[in-house]
Amino acid sequence: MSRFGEVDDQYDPHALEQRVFDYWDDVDAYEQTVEHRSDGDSFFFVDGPPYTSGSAHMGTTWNKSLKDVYIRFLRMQGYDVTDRPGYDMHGLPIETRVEERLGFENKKDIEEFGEDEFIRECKEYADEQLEGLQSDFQDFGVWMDWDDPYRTVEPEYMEAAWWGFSKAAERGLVEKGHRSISQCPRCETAIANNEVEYEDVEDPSIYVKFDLQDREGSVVVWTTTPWTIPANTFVAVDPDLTYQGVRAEREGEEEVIYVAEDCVEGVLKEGRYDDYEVLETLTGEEMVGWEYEHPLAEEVPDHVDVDDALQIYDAEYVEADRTGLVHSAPGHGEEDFERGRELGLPIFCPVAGDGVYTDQAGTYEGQFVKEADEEIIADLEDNGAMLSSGTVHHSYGHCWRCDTGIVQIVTDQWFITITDVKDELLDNIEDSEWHPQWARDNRFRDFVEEAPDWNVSRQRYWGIPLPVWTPEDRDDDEDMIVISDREELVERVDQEIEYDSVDLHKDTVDELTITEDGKTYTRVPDVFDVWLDSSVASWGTLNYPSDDSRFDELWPADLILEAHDQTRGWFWSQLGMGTAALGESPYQEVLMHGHALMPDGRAMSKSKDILIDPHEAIDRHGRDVMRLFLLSNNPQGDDMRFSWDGMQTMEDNLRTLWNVFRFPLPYMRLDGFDPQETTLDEVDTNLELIDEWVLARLQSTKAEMTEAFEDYRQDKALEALLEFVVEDVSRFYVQAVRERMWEEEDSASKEAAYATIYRVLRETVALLAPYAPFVSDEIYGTLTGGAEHDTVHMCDWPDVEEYWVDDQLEEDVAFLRAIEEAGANARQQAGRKLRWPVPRVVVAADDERVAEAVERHTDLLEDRLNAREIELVSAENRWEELRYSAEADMSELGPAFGGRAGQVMNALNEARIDEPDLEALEAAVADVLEEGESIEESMVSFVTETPDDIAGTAFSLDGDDRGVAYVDASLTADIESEGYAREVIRRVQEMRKDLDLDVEERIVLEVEIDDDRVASLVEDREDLIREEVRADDLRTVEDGHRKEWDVDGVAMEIALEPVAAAEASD
RNA sequence: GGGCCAAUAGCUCAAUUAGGUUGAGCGCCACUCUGAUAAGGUGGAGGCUCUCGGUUCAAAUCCGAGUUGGCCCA
Repeated sequence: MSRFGEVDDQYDPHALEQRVFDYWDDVDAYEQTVEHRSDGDSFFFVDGPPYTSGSAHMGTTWNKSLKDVYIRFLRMQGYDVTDRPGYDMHGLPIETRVEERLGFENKKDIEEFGEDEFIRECKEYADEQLEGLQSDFQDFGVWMDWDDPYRTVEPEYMEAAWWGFSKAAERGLVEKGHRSISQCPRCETAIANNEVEYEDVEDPSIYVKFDLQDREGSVVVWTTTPWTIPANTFVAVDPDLTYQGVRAEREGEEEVIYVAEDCVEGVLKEGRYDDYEVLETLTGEEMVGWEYEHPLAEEVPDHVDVDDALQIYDAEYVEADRTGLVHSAPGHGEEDFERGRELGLPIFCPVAGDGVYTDQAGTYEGQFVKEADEEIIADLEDNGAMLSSGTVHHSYGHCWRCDTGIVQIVTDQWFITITDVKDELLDNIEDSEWHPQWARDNRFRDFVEEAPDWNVSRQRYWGIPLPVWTPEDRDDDEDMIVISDREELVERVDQEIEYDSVDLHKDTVDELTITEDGKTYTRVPDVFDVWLDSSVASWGTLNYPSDDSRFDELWPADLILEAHDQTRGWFWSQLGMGTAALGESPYQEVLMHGHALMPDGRAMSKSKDILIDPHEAIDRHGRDVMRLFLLSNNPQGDDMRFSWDGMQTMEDNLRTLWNVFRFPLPYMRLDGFDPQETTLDEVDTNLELIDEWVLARLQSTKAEMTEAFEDYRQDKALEALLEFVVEDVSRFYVQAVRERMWEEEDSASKEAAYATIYRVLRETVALLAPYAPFVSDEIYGTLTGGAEHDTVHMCDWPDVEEYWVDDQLEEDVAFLRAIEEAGANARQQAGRKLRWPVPRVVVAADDERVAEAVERHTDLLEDRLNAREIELVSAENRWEELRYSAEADMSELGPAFGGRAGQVMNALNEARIDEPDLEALEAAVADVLEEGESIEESMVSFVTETPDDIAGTAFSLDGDDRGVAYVDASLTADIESEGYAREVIRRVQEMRKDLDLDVEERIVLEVEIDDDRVASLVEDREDLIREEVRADDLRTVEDGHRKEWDVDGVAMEIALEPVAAAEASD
């Protein structure tokens, strides 16, 4: 790009972003930037791998944009940042997609198709999805190492998981166990609790009577899963809860039932009983030990019937809900299972992995459990055990992938027993710093405290195989071999295999055996839970252990950055694995952001088609705008509502920046300004106050941004930058500096302005670069013309330069701007347009600082307020035309007046006095003061009241009133003369524009005004008019552009034509 | 059903991290400026600070209960 070259008139994001993409390609911008920092201190960032199914949605886009902004910022601070993106490519979601694609219904179809073929299909599918995600991320302008992502399906990565698992095994944390798990009967595998999705469904709701053995009557239990009744083993009560036995009557028949006292009415109503009487009241504890008969004893001959079974026991999970008694089947529920084991009861589970009853289920054998509900209900009714049968809407767990209702069963699974290292886990939490901190101390800690052992085995195909071999004669963890990597595998297996050709997927290791000490070991056929894959990312991303060159230097990660759903996901799985394998937390800092919500606050949902597509956002506003919008949201914990208005605002801000940037270019180009020659140091002595001011503001902006960035609040940093660009540079500095740039001759002042705005723009684009990488680079290229780096992203993060820091000047100008604003307000009140001069503006300063500021910048104020004179009334003097009222300070009034403070405040606010002193004020509010009370100086501040003919507006800084600007709007002939002349000038300018005349084009002008007085006033300023509108001649115009105007009731007719045209027609 | 977080102007968010008369930007309306012009300026309307209770002279802020939304878990 050539320095100060022509740029688009309008900010056009699409053309610009395409140009920049091409440019980045041409100069290898990313590669250069990485290389540029290769000697810097290393910063180990680890990318949380998105799952490769579906495309990038707004949440992923926000996540990657956040990662990008921090990576770019860190690079600019000089760090050599690891930026390897990752993809999570194994697991059930992909298997189910592929099954759908191939039209499969269950595991049998897969077995027939062939395991190796199926794995190949899964890999192909995952690769396709990866491509889609990669191209999206690149399209968003995210700079990561796209040529070399870590993929959880590569052997290098898979052995990172093997290695971690083997380390955990070495520490004795790997165990095979009989546990109650959530099983998807379609996928025929255990699924993790966090893979269970709850949905509202209609299920049976049955109240069942269990007949008591040693006494009359029955206990009543309630359940929504009739299919678990065959496995009933005991009934649970709350020992402290009060229960009642009641004799209830229905259609003339009586029976005795036991339920919790609070549930009596509800149960009897449910069973349509007519009447009842209470027989006894007792605690749950008193009921413990009662024996009952299994209601399906005949249908299920194998039901649990040991001595201690079919009794009432106490349990913690009982609530006074429905009946207050809980049907408990250790084979079909985690809590029941735990309690059943404590009680030493058998764990009876007559259901296989596919959800079908086994032969242990008696007459129900061969039926799918959910389908057996109906028959079981019928049988219970026949037995007389059914008190009531209906349906209920409630939420029930479903498989996250195939949406099949889960069943709780007991199976053999492999676990990492993280409960054995719970204390270590809790300690390790302390070693990481979270933003926001509450996420760690409340949410994460609670979760870790509650976390059960981690079931890592899945009975599926597309995953990392468990590296566990067991002896042929037993399949528990007693004598297992855990292989840690490919090298060990090649060495120990019986078969001849090549290191480089072991893919490590199931089809390549299933047949391998190990024979040692005369014993042959075979592989456990399970694959890992997919959460285990990403849990080893902190070393997997380094290809450790196969490549150990950087592990010692980098590990653990300096930063990870994900959304709050990962508290129970990746934040947790990494901590668990890191602790189990290495005894340490694998990350040091966590930035936890929220979710992207719809504009109305709903969650986005792809399946329900409730979403904002990032591609649409880009089509409408461009990448930079989308990123700015996303990054303007608080990244710590809060959710983000997407907003098209917010997007538009960011586009407006960028357009303002674009206008500021292109404004000085033509002048710099014409004057041949060379920023390398004409540096700020060079023009230092010629800098005007406004230049020094904008440079001072630049320093405080940098300081504020750096602080916010280091606090992981890039949104605050962005706010500071945009305020600087829009408020300070665009609305104030550029306005003030324009005339200096229009000067045609060379001048020191103009050079100073060039050097100043150049520095401001040059640093601004560096500050903006992490957020809006495209527009920043284009501006940078135009400003530097190749004299510096090839891309702005190689720049250092701009540091504060003490030399230009000037807090006092910043405050001065803040005062002036406040005064100017108040003056403009007062003008409007007085009904005087800015175009018309006013004879004087009186500034009443409340303190010395304000007075100083006004004295030093009188000219600037005169100019901007279009006042003939600025009159300063200093703090110690009073402007005698004023009256006063008082404003109460409640922080003083409150303690002094207690409950009457509000009353006193109102009286003070209404008081009007001539002199601002306390005596006069006390007299004015005497009627609300009681004996001995007085108004102290600290309680009030006096406020001036505006006199007639003069409009006054108070100005303040940071919320504190600092004085008042009074505009005297009285008219004199001189002022009217200039006012009307300006009215004419403005209209002529507009007509010049109608004709599309060049700025320099000379014209001939004719002005006709009927009102003689106004005509003569305008005539007095003929010279001014001619100069301003470049009129060579004031005379009758024959064929020119002619228009009639009404200027506040005065009719004017104006005509003009270019001199050239006028001469031609003469 | 439980845990965590949030709730302030039409929208997005602030309110100096142990209370003191609620603010900004955007949007809307009116006016205004015009050599950045699909810009700029000024003003206006718009708030029982989600509800109820408590502590206090004083609560958006502290405490308790609830409502709604989000995430996680059951």
